[in-house]
Amino acid sequence: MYSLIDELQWRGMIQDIMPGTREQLEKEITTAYIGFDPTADSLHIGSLVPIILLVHLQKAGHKPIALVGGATGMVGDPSGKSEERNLLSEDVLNHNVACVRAQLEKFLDFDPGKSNAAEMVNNYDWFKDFSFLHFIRDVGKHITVNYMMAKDSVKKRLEGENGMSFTEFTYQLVQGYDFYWLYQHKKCKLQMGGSDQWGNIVTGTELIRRKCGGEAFAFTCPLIKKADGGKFGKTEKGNVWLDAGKTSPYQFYQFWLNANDDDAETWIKIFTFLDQPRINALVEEHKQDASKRVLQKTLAKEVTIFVHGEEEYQKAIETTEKLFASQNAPAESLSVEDLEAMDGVQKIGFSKEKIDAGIDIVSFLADASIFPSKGEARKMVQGGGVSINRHKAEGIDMKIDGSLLLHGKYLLVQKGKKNYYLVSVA
RNA sequence: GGGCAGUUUCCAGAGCGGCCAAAUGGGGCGGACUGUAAAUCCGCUGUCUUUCGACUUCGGUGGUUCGAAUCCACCACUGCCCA
Repeated sequence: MYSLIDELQWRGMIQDIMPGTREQLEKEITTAYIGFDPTADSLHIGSLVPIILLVHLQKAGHKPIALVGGATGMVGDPSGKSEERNLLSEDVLNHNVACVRAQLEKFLDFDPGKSNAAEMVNNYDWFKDFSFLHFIRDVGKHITVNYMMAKDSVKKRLEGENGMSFTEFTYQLVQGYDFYWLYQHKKCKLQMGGSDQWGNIVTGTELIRRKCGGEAFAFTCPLIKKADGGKFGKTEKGNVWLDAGKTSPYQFYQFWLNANDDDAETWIKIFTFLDQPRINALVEEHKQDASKRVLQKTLAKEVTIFVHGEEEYQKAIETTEKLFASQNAPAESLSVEDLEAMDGVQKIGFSKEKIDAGIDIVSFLADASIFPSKGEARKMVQGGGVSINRHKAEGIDMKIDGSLLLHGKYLLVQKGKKNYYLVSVA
């Protein structure tokens, strides 16, 4: 059994750690948990970090518990939020819980034959019959308001302009009780999470100490940021989801491939399971010739395979090569099969009559709903942001007609550099 | 309960009663350069529209005015101070 803490430390995945955590992990097979918020019906790549933490934990021989926050999701975590959150309806929440559960199952080993088989729990199960009165007597009595108010997540909101509802104020107690419950029922002695969870986690260990004199441990992982300070995990299309239906494997692959050099070096340690010598070698190789982007390619490959599997990765690579590797190759060189097989590209149907009759580019782009309006299409064409069949549209006077069709049927339209649309005419 | 300050376009934050779709910065989007990077530079950034222009915005509701984000009244919310 190797040291989980050492492993995570060199990867830069440990921010705060409670004293004694390392010793606990070395002493015995330890059960540990991380909570996942059912705020959407899919996890996004932000949740990938906690998932990976659990995988590392299990690899190191310990037992992971993934907690889905059916109860906490009803309250709303104030951590890192400057404003009160809107409550989700119960229907939405139930749906989200089910989806998140299904996703988590893909990443951990639940084989009951193993002594450290992963487990999945939903905190709604122990909160649904817990009455308010019982809660404030059994739990609330052990923690002072002074203690709760000292938390950063609370302090910020008290100092801020938007205030904070009693509901969100209570959140840390609810989450704290989760830890206590798991400690009691599952011998769970360790909680992990993002560093924004530190306050909530500590409330849990505190509750365990005061309520039953137990000792529990915790560590957190730094929140992932981009080197330029931007938000991690966002693209122009919004969140990068783990659900292939929301973010195609191609787009997913592209997200990682587009990491800048600094981020790629940080992220490859966090998001892949490659060992230290291998990563060091890659970093070295990258420094020799950064333009090959060895780091980005390896990062994108590993993460895409981890989330979507080998097959989807191959497809993403193929599409990528067709679209980018031969930038200068004429679009005419792409075969019908090439065009049809590119799954990361949005496919659009368009009327043959209109093309045959000839149509100005602006109307075409708007009609094909590549742009929401003619005004926007025009702006973008004038700004040089649109290409047809890899040739930049020169102006708004350009006409689209049958002579431009590839294989008499297709138009490859680019909006900006990286957004491709395949318009097929019928 | 009393006094004061505020509420502006995604955010922050300007805004003489007409020249305000509203300064500036950030963010976003595009372009050039590059490595499908970073940094830098340039353009766009309320909606629709080929130009003209049309339409909807400045907490809410009414009012004064030829004309209001800008003045008045009331309402709502927020912050600060006194009780």
